[in-house]
This record gives sequence, C-alpha cells and structure tokens, in this order.
Amino acid sequence: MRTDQRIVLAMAELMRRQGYAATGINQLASAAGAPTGSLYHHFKGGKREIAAAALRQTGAAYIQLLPLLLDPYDDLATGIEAAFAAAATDMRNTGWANMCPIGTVTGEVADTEPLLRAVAAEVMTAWVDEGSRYFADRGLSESDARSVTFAVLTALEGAFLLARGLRSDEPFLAAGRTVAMYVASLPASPPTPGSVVPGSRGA
Amino acid sequence: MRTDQRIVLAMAELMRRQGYAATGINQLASAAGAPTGSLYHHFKGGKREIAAAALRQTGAAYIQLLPLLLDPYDDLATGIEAAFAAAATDMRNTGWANMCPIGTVTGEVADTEPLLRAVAAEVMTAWVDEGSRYFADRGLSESDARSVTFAVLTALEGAFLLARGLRSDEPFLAAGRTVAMYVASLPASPPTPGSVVPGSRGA
DNA sequence: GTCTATAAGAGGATAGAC
DNA sequence: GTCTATCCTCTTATAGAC
Repeated sequence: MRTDQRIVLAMAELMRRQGYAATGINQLASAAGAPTGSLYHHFKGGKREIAAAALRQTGAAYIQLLPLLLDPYDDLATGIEAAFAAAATDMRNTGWANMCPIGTVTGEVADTEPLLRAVAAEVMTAWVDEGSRYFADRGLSESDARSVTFAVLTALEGAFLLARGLRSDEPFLAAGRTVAMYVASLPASPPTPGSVVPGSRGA
Repeated sequence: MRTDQRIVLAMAELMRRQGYAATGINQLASAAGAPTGSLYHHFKGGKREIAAAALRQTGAAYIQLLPLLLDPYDDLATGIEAAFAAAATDMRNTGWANMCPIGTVTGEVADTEPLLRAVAAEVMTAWVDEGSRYFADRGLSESDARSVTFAVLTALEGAFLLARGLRSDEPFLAAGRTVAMYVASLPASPPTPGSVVPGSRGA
C-alpha cells in the first residue's frame, strides 16, 4: 500500500480509538510504519491535514454500509433493527472500540479546530444526502426519508457512545428497536415492482 | 465558591468544549482562577482525578433534568419531543457548544483511560437506573421503561454530536420525533390518580 | 491553603543528509 | 521519496517559600 494511504489509514484507526488530541505524530508515524519526516512530506499541513483526510475517507466508506446492510431486507424496519444488532456484535468483537472516528472526533474538536469541524460537517451532510436518497428509493416520502436518516444517524452515534462507556450492547438494541418502530409507523410500504408510490421520487 | 469546586466546575466546562486530552492543566488553572499548585493540593491525582470528579458531578446534575423537563407534560411522548426541542434551542443559544462532557469525553478516553472509562460507566449506569425508575413511575412496564431510557439517552447523545458538527437543530428534532413515536406506540397510558397500572412499580 | 518557580519529558514541526 | 537528528514549545507534576 502507498505510504500516504498507510498514514491516513493509521490516523483513522488511532482517532477512532483515542480521538484527535491524544494521537501524537510519533505514535502515528510508528503505526503507519513511516518516519515522521515522511508524514510532512506527504501532508504539508501536518497532523491537522492528515486528520482531515482520514475523516473524509472514513466518512465516505462509512455511508456505503447503508445499502449494504439494508438491501437484503424487504422490510425496512426489520433491516434497520438487524443493522443495529450487527453493529453491536461488531463492537463487542472488537473490544468495544468505536467504529466511527467522525463520532469520536467531532465532539472533541468542534469548538477548537475549525478545519476539522468543517470536514465533519461536510461528511455528515453527505451522510444525510445519501441516506435520504436511499430511503426515498425505498419508498419513503422525501421528508420522511430525511427524518429517518437523521433518526438512524443520531441513534447510531449515540449507541456507539453509550455502548463504549458501558461495554454493553443494550444501547444498540434499544436504539435499533426505537428507530425500527418509527420507520414501521410511517406511510408508504416498500415499493413493489410496477407499483407507483405517491410522494416518492424517481428510482 | 470553594476553590476545589471552582476547579471541578472549570474542568467540566472545558471538557465539554474540547474534551479531556486537549484540556491542559495550565488552561484549567487559569479558568478556575487558581494557580497550578492549588490543583495538586486539592486533587493529588492531578488532571485525571479532577476529570473524574467533574464527570461524576455533571452526570449527577444531568439526570435531574429528566423529571424537570418531563413532569409538566401529561403525555410522555409530547414531553419527550418538547425536551429534545428545548435541548436544541439551548445548544443553538450557546453557539453549538456541547451540553454534556460525559458524551464528549467517553468516546475519547474509553480505550486509554481506564479510570475515566469506569467513571463514565458509573454515571451512565446511574442515568439508566434513574431514567428507568422515572419512566416506570410514569406508567411504563419495567422492561419498556428501561428500553425508553436507552432510546432517549442514545438519541440525545447522538443528536448532540450531529448538531455540534452540522450546527443545525435538525438532528434534535428528528431524534425527538422518533423517540416520541416509539413511546406513543407502547402500551400503558400515564397513570391517573387512583388507578393501578399492572406491571408498574412503586410510586 | 495559596502561590511561584522549575524540573523532566513529550508534543508538533523542520532541516538536511541520503 | 525516505529517514535522522534536532529545535522549540508546551505539557504534567513537584518543591518549597509564604
């Protein structure tokens, strides 16, 4: 793998475990298998620029999980509950390490690192846009699709946090059940081929 | 106010804005209006011990908001949605500074600071216990009460995170609506004086 | 109990040889 | 493009005067 890719990957991994401030350049260099000089050769902006790249890359990868996890389920609510359960299992198996550096870092730097806050906002906005598009394609109205996207994202990030603190998967299960219940209560069932759902958009 | 109280308060304030790692002893000392020596006089464990005290104190204060915010509403679902909206307004008015140091810090230190992770778990456990008791008193079954507590806490912490990154109150509104919908779907209506709700506990 | 001065080390970043 | 050595700042923590 290319050196700059190794650096970004190592940064993402370290940030999701210990955040931005606690991650040192030397620790990062040794984790990436590169001397400190290489870091500044590839990223003239130093630690901050590496963190920005790591957030962007992880954020983009992260949202791709949505269709991957939900497509297999005909019923959206069922799929969402299953996805939360899967996330819980993943976290348990990795010793309750967070899966999402954006979540770990945003709270930490929102007031002190304008660049990283902006990158986080950019990533989250993309999440909301892509999530809304996906749920709209699954038959929800545009406004419901956006609402569900926020519901999923907030519940997921909150569940990461509580699960990480409590070392329990109970937050995931409760959060998943809650969002699933909400989705199930919405009008417009999943689109069956040939049917036209009023209020839904394109496909 | 006593010096040690000022120190703990300043620590809580700094942690919720910038987390644990980024908060330095000198910054803390000047924020608390005390020289560094005083910090170590009152807290022999240094920064870590001060952080632990701040988390405990804030956590205890935090959960007291639950009855304060929900008691005025006869309908639990309506109250929850209103509470989320109130939190959104509060955050907007404070320039999207986080209201909850436990949330900001837990993600950051869960893998690296065993003591603080344990304190976070202790605080969160108290949240769950007190929340469950409150919702049970409001007429939910014990298992539903616990589930709703987790739903509220995860949605709230997640909404803090996304609202902080996006600088928007949309996450709060969507999260509040979701949890309210879930609560409204549960059996057992709010207890009216004199009625006995099966499965509910004490009073 | 309060405050000053300082120790000992780690932090991010850079220069320049290779 | 890789790596080493180093600069300077800032960190936590302590010692000891008041």
